[in-house]
Amino acid sequence: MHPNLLDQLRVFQAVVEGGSFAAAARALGRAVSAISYAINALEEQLAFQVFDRSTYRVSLTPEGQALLNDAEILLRRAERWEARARSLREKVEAVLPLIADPSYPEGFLVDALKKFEAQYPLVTITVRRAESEEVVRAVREEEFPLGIMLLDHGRQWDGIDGRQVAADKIALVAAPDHPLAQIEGAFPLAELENHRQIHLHSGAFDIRAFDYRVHRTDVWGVDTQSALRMMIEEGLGWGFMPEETARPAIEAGRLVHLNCDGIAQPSLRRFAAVWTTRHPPGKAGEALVASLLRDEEPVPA
Amino acid sequence: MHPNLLDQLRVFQAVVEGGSFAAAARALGRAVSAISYAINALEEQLAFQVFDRSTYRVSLTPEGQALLNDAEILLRRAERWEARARSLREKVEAVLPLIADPSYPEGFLVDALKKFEAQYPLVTITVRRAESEEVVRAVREEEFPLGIMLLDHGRQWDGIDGRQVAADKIALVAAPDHPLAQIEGAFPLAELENHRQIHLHSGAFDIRAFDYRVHRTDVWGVDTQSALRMMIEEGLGWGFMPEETARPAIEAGRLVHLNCDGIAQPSLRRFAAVWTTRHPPGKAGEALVASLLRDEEPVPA
DNA sequence: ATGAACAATCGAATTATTTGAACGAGAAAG
DNA sequence: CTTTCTCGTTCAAATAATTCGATTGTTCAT
Repeated sequence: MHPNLLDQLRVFQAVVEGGSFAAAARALGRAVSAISYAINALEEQLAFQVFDRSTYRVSLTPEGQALLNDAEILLRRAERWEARARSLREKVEAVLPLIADPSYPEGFLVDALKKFEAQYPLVTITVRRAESEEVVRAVREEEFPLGIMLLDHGRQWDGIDGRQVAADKIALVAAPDHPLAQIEGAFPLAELENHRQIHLHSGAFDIRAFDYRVHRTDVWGVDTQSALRMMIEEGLGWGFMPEETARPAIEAGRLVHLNCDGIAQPSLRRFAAVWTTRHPPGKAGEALVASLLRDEEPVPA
Repeated sequence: MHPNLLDQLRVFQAVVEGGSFAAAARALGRAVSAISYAINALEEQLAFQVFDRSTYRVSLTPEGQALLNDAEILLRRAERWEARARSLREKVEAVLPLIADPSYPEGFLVDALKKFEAQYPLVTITVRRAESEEVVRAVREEEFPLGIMLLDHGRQWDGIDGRQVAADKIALVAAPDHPLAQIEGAFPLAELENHRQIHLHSGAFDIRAFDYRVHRTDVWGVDTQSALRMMIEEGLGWGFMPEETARPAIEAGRLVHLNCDGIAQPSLRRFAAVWTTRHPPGKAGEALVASLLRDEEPVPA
């Protein structure tokens, strides 16, 4: 009434691979009669034969042949279960939700996930993008075990631990035919406020609260870096953009650097991976943080 | 040493769903101690707890939570195995390879497979297209259990059984600017031979052997109906095409009917599903043949 | 013909699972 | 604060599932 299907299927597979009950018995380290018993029990459940015993060497019946595929699929799933159990035993997370500031370059993220996936193919990653303020909140309240945020001063770090993982240079850019691009020499910071900024944000929050770089109310917001680039290229406004993302467009003549007095050009922006001290990342989280680390660019003090 | 993992997972799932060991015991019709035993055995295998017993109502540990997904996947796979076994018990094929003449309209096939899939979602269909002569051979030699071929006279039917499943009208067409389309009134059959025919065939065989409609050596062959239509539309030659396939193109003015003395216009073409008398189709094969049957169009004697 | 390899079968032994009863602990009701 | 209910664990006994080794009859290769 309670046959061990998985074990029967393992026997089934071993017989098919070995070509005989005896070979399967040797391979599994059991007596031949145990193999015979298991196959008979399987066939009794199925109510039909999977092996044809009329021949000297047992051979698969058409039904057995048809079942072989499904048996292997089920066994592979069972192996996956074992692998998952082993993972959890070693404190590897099964799912790893990540919340990251939208200004963290997508390319960085993709690079990291590619490296990570090679090590932990079983771990399911989900990514949500939200402003750094929201990242801190979500991590602190343990909605997300891991976050990526801008490394700013003046934030509250109680209960939060983290490490800097990347830095990029941020460029002030506009389209070549934008009025700001026509100005000879450097222009004052105030001049920026006479033109529309295109600003990266996630639609859900009040943009004024989250970026000191927003200088005036004439701001258009978009929620992906590709949309930001497109809108600036179309001359709809000026904006800040990661050097790396902007470079191809600048080389292609679709964007230019702006020369503004008040803004160091290009200015440095640093990102940190963060988590709570109470629930530090497990093995997979550690590996992800290690993958996020970009040591190509030297990190200034 | 040989725990019944699937059973343990069923218990695990029942406890999660019921919220308590007692509820699971009631749901599964077993004693509470059996539930306790099963979960303990599972946890011993895993080497960690899946339920937190410190609370009054048992609750999932984070590890248990993580495993729930995988457990359900594995159980669903096991159910699929049961379903497949049930199918085979009722003589439903697991795979159903089909070999069909390339002139059998793709639309007919898609319609049939859509109906079939609703009844037998577990059955894997594979389709190969080959000339009717090859279909007969492959079915006779049991390389394919089921074939679809042109219903012609003069073939050898020993050991082959079958039934007519569809008929379509076949039209003689060319592009509007083709020389044949410029002729006033009907032209003789011989005139066809002065122009190139575009002919549907599967590349592997000598085309002369397989279609009595091939009238001369200036024949270009293509292996899909869409390619045939395109080439005729481009004015590369004349050809035979199913009325239904041709109609939209004729209405759009991209093709015209040709008026030829020697060819009944449009002429009727009939298709049959065939199998060997020795191995008639099983349940799934029968259902597929039934799905192939198109009774919209009256079948003439 | 003969020996080697194979699979089915049987009874005994072993292992896995179930049961019911006894127990202690938390929760809910009085 | 006690009573009562439900809960999960534990234990020993019972049952079911699986394994083993020995025996038998078969087919294959020599």
